[in-house]
Amino acid sequence: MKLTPTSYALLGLLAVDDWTTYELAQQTKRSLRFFFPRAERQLYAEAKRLTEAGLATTTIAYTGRRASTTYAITAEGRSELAAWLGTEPAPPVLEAEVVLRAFFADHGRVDDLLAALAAARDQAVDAQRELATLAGVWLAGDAPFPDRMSQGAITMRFVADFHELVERWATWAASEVSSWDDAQGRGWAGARATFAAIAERVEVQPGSRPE
Amino acid sequence: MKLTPTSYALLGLLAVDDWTTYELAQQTKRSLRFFFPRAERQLYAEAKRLTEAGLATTTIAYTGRRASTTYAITAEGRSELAAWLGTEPAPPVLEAEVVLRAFFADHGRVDDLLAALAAARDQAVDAQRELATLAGVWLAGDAPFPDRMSQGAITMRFVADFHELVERWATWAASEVSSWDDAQGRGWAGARATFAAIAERVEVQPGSRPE
DNA sequence: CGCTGATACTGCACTCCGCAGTATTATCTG
DNA sequence: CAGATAATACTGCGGAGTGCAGTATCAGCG
Repeated sequence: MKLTPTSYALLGLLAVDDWTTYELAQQTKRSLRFFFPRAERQLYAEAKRLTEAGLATTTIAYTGRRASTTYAITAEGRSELAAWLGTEPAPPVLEAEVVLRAFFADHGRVDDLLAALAAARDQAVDAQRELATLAGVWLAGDAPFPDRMSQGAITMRFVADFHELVERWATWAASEVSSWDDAQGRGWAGARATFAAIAERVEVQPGSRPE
Repeated sequence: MKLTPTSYALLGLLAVDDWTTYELAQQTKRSLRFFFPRAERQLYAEAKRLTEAGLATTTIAYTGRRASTTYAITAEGRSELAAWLGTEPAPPVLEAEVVLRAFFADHGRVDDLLAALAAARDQAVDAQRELATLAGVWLAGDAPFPDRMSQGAITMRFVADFHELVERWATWAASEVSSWDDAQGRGWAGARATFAAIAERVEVQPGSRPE
């Protein structure tokens, strides 16, 4: 039985605590969603797979006549997780429709590109607001697993920075594009400058750039 | 017939020029891969779908007895693409295994986390090197579609910044984690500071932060 | 002349998603 | 306290997308 990264994501949550699948779904909305999104549907299927593989056990509880399944990690589950944590991570995957639209902007109208950039900026601001709220919960000491504060901080830093990047890029792109004559952007002076900056970046400072 | 974002990605490429599916596959490796990755397998399937939908036409050419299909966009294809460019883009999707590993680091060893961060950093540096090479091609005037320089610059800027972000984050996280006593990172002072910075960010300056 | 690598695909099993649908229980509202 | 609404707890299904293996043909090179 081959485990997928999704299996390990679930296993990680189970290593933290026991959960019903519904709680698992809620929990992923607060954390995993930001850097490893999976549909609710998949969680139900994956939890069953983990049980089949002997990495989790199930307990069925009843609220009146409504059943609910609680999953708990087994010892094998913990060692499987630990082993996975020792393997090389797959490179990050990025899928950004806004960037796709910018790439093909010359086949549409300038206003459409500006609208797409504005939408992306709004989405990024919303995401940052959500994260700010979550960070506030941690700071107030109201987070459910205070011992996991360090892990939460390291990961949230990445996610918040990502959305800040989207916001800044969208703002920059919009301001540049608004000076274009048409959606072709021919003769835009920023293009050469942008490529030049990218071409230099890695050579100049081989990874030692300060924070 | 329902079109997916993948359909529009392909349609966008066909709007630029005619391609054989093989060329399409090569081309996506140079551009789309970075912000809208799709497996080669899918391109073959999707190109057929576009033809069925009347958005592209096919021409079969022969090299000896080996056939190859060239796809070209139709007028309906162009207007479909233009219409799509006027719709709201889906929010960006991020899937980062390194971050997942950092999130569950307390269930593994510190050295494993540091190794994962180092790997992510290397991947990010490699990606930036690739992008630097591509930027150099543009600057040298050797890019195949010089008229599309502006679109290329806008999109590449985002992608390069993303990988720079990964590199910086991985470097920062590694330096912080290396001071931890164990993989729990209990009592790490940086956690509160990190959350505080995230909590402040959006409130302080509502989107007007300069570049 | 045989080898390697590029070109040009197809089949298959599986992951994953999105949506709709089906219940039951808890909570709020007039 | 009845009725509406929201939360809890799932399943089924069709289709998108992946990854790998497999099947050819053709070009260039020593």
